[in-house]
Amino acid sequence: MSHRPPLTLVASFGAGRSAPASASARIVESVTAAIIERRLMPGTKLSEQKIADIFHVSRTLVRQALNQLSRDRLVTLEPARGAFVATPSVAEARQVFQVRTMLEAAMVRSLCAQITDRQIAELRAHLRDEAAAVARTDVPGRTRLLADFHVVLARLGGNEVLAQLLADLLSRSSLIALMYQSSHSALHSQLEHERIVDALEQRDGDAAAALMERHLAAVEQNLHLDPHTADLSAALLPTY
Amino acid sequence: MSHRPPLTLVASFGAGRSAPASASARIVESVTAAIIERRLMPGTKLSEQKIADIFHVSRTLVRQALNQLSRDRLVTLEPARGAFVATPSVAEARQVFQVRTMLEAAMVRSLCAQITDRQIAELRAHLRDEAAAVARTDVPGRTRLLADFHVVLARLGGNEVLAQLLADLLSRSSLIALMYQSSHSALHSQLEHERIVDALEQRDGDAAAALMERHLAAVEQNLHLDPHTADLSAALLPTY
DNA sequence: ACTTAAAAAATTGTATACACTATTAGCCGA
DNA sequence: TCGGCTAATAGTGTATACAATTTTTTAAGT
Repeated sequence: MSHRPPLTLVASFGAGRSAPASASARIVESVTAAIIERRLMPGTKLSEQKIADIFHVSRTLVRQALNQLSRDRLVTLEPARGAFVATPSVAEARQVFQVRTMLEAAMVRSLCAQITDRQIAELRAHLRDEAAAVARTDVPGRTRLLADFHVVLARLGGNEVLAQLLADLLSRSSLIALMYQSSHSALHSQLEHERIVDALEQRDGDAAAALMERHLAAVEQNLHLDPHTADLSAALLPTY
Repeated sequence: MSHRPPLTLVASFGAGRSAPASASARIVESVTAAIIERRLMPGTKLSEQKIADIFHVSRTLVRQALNQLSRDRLVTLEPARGAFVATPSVAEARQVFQVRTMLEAAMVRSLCAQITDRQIAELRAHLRDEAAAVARTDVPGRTRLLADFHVVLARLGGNEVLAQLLADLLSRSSLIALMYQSSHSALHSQLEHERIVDALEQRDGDAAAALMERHLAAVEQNLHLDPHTADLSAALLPTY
């Protein structure tokens, strides 16, 4: 019953930044973690002074952090009103998944041409961790690992620019999944990851790309993005 | 002999941001313009106080702007040393073009399925502007228009996330092209753009994607990214 | 009791002040 | 004259102060 797996998550998502613990970087990481672990719900106001007090720094550093987070699209800055946890729209959700599909399909295709047996082994190890987390119903752990899979994949190609881009898109995806309560089972996702690695192992680029496209489509389909106009009560009542 | 086309350039690159003229946004735009128009060479130090004096604001706002620019990868922030115009490495240059190829090829392919005649006409109009700028040897104008072509394409799909991502990659590409002195003729680029629009008009997704891939490969090939180890004098002398 | 208006409180936006680090200039010794 | 050390200078990093705006509270009027 470990009650503290949070920092690992953020470390993996933010691994693009080499800065170990700059003052404002710590705030960015903590807020990111809190959002993705859904301890901060979308729409929540992020008061500068409150955050400053918590971290024992001045508002200056908090503002820097909030600016970074707003560029990551995890918070929105409303002029003279403050910072709020982002509430990505349905349109934005679809667009993020569309871009991810473009990037990740092309990525696994090109990865097939250069991946080494050593790297396949790394992926297999990651898949084992995923499966274990799913088996023991470790919800935060499996959430993190399932998302990390895509970042690990991006890193393998050796393209830092791509990896950074994808890491950003994945943190946005996490917020989206949280907001539109994915019904896609973790087990299903995990199995699809296995298939993708199978294709990579066989160096079948087309298959890997197709599997990745189907995987992302499945995840997106299982988000509750379609307006349930039939269900009036749910549509009219505020969601929180 | 118009000596003032600069702001247009930046407006097109930064069109993702809706903010009209927030204090620090103006600084971001001006510095971006200066970098892309190569009035600020790579490696140049950007002193906070000097910029603050120029814009008649305090360092606070300048720091905000520099932070944004560093996330755009147009400037690098060295701790306790200051901000410098970025000097993208050869590896980074290749990676940026690799990601652009992935995104833009997939983009034109999906665009084929949904593009309207009205949008084709818009593209043709843009191509006319390009051709005119090339014909009259308007160097800054053609540079801007040739880069804008890709952003315009991204906008047509209606995917704001994609458009924003690509706009960022294009400003980085501009800095890269500037640093590694592209020898790709503007005329050649312009003709390749025409071919891509031809393919779009015929709704031939595969052809459009292939043409885009070849176009980007050609641009990248004509950057001086290969180390001329034979040419010692050029290798040892500073490039500026 | 509900709406409207005004005043108070709290919060954001910007500037300034101060501490700390890096750079540069000057000086001494070899 | 050159190399290295120390002092002065300049510049960045953070905190605080103040102005401007928004939100909340309070009060009055219908």
